[in-house]
Amino acid sequence: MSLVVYNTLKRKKEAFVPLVAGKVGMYVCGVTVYDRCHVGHARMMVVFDVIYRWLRQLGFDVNYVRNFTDVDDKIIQRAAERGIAIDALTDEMIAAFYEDIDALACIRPRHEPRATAHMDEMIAMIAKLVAADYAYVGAGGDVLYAVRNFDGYGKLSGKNIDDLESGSRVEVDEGKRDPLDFVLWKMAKAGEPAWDSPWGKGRPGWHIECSAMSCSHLGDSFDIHGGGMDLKFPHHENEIAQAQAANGGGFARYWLHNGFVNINAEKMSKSLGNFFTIREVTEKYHPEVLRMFMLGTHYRSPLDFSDAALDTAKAGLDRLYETKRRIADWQAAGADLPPAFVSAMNDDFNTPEALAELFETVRAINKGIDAGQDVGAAAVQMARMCALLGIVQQDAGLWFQSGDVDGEWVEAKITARNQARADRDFARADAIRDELAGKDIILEDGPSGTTWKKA
RNA sequence: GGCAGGGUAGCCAAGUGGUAAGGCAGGAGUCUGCAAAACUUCCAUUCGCGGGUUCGAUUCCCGCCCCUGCCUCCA
Repeated sequence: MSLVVYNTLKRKKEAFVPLVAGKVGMYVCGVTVYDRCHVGHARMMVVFDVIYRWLRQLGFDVNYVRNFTDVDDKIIQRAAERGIAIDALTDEMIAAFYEDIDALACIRPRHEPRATAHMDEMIAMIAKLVAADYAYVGAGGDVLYAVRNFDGYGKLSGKNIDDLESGSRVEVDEGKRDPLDFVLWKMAKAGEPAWDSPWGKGRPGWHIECSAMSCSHLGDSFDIHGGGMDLKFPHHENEIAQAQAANGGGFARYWLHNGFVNINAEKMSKSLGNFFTIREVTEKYHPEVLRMFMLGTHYRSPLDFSDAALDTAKAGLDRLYETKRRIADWQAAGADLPPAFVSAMNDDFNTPEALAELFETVRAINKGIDAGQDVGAAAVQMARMCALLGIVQQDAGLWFQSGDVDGEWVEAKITARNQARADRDFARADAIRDELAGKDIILEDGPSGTTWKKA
């Protein structure tokens, strides 16, 4: 049973075979740090976190690299609007980024390079491109990539240059030889951040940073390159053009792209303004609910965001936690994963199918506990599956009892009610239960006493 | 216009050339003083529509309808 992944480059699933046995180099395009992350970013983080966890589970030594774009037009603009330094803005947003994705239980990559820390690599790559005639200095002084000179441009996204130009909405830029040419090095205007280069003071274009940083951390050729579907074109296409032209071939071998988060069947995005930040959602829902919501759909499919969908994800998680609460010894080691779970994950990280197997296991555990049997092995399987998916990692008691509830007060009520029950005064017992229910507190009378939880 | 992906029960969502996982919601039952939770059980003769290939298609092919995305910064 081995891993199969959908490779955008081939437009089909294929067996995953790393360049070097036992090792995987994986680069994922991160975020531009000018604002807080929204749910769309969260999906990308969670998707690749699950992929990372599964690759490690398979025994690979994964060198996971994810960048921060910390120099770009939007950052400059936002910093100016807020009247703060660029560094202050990017530092603030990187801190906010960690707050959000740590809450989502995403394991941090091994390397998280910042564009501003890799100027030398970018300049060196641009110099190679200029020397090899893949790049030129345009009329305005910017260094541009000559798309027509790169054979195979459009291969990743399935586009051909002539179609692009005929339907193009790109405004013909001053210094460009071809409307599709893109900027490698942008000359600085007064007051803009700038770095020295052979072409004058300026800053890198967006695309060059990922080519330069991925190659510098993972080598000219590496295994996996990932990101959101919207980066396929032109960003990833341009990355390929830059890296292969500069290095003479190679670059990423498997391209993985996650689908969007939609709202009312429409893409959630900054430009449409129909987005929710991760923080806005986690103020209302536990971050694990957001993660669970994302695992319920295959990573390449669109995912429709709504409160109803989050409520459903929460209900499913509650079921898992109910079972976790019944398991005396929660341990994620000591038993093999169910084969169905393994094959689901090996089939292009099919988390919905993996989740189905998790729920099957949960039913078996509950059934076993009800029958008074030992469910040790199944419990370990459940814990392992949950750990690999990054869910059900909270204490079960806290999961149900968190919030602004006075536990001692509830316990006192429970004691009073149980006394009433012992006295066969059910009217009084029910009155107490109703009083608690009015505060969204639900009681459960079990064989070993009464427990409570927040609705 | 070009290219890509998709239309599966009330909702969400997998999947397969051989007769439809799982979750949520809902019905019935067991348990319970009654509930809750758990368990049992029921809930798509059917997978956008129309053709075709096949012993057999939801799954392959053709046509049509509808939806979304990319083609411009975007996870």
